[in-house]
Amino acid sequence: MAASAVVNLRDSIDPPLRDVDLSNLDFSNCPVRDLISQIGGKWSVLILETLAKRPYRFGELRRLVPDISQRMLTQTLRELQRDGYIGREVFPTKPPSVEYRMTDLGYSLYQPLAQLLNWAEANHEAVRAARVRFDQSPD
Amino acid sequence: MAASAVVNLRDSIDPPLRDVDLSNLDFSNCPVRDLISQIGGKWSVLILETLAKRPYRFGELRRLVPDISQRMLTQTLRELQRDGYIGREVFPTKPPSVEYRMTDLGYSLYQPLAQLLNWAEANHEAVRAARVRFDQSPD
DNA sequence: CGGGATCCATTCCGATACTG
DNA sequence: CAGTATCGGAATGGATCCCG
Repeated sequence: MAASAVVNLRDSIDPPLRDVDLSNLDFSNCPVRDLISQIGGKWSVLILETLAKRPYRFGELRRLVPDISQRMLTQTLRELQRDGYIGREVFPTKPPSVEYRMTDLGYSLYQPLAQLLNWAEANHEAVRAARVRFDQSPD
Repeated sequence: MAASAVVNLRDSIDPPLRDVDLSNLDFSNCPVRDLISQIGGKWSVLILETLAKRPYRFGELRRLVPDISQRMLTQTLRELQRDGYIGREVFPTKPPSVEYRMTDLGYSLYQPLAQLLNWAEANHEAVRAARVRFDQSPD
């Protein structure tokens, strides 16, 4: 009775969102960790959000994403390009200009990602409140 | 003409999923980075997935999540508890037992998170293929 | 059983300087 | 303009030992 009440909240979600067999998780090939660890980087999500609006050049991205260093912008762009989320095009102008834009794969990733980001914005006050409570009295 | 064609793919998504003013992003209080950097950790998502199914005790989690060290399991659980995603209950049995379970806030996070994880599973082959192409000839 | 404390290797990331 | 190269500090995470 108490044990069944425990899972009521979860069971009320129908159908189950995911049913993962943890014993079968191959970590050398775990897509979930693969993707999350990539966008878990400090700048990936910010770049994806920016390029989801429209294509930008390197220097524009640098100005739009505050406080990012040239090194990290280059590195993050390369990783996102390698995973196929963004494309890179060089225009042979007098000083060369390079434009980055989201690919179809990138947009398809951005759909569920944006939902998660919306959740973050909607609930960050609740999270901050939870932290204050925890820091005051760790139950 | 060419410039408008550039944004067609993005503009075909209607309405825009997010419209973020990057110049207004306060990084000391950025909910997006706050949340993503947290679940971007090596084990957070795996713990959340496990506890989304039902509550588990410490030792059970340790067996279910392969290769996690005792230290990281403790640390990850504390962080998730601090953010209000999971709860912790101690049962004063002969050797004490501790049960962890997802909170309402945790479940509400898990909805959009699960969508992202489903995307990862559905598209990880495409990402792996993109990496092979990139590593063979970095365009 | 469920942790805490400590030590250590690796990784991440920022600052700076240099280049076609 | 759009990078590359190098350095060093900070953060992350694993291994091990101890404890009520």
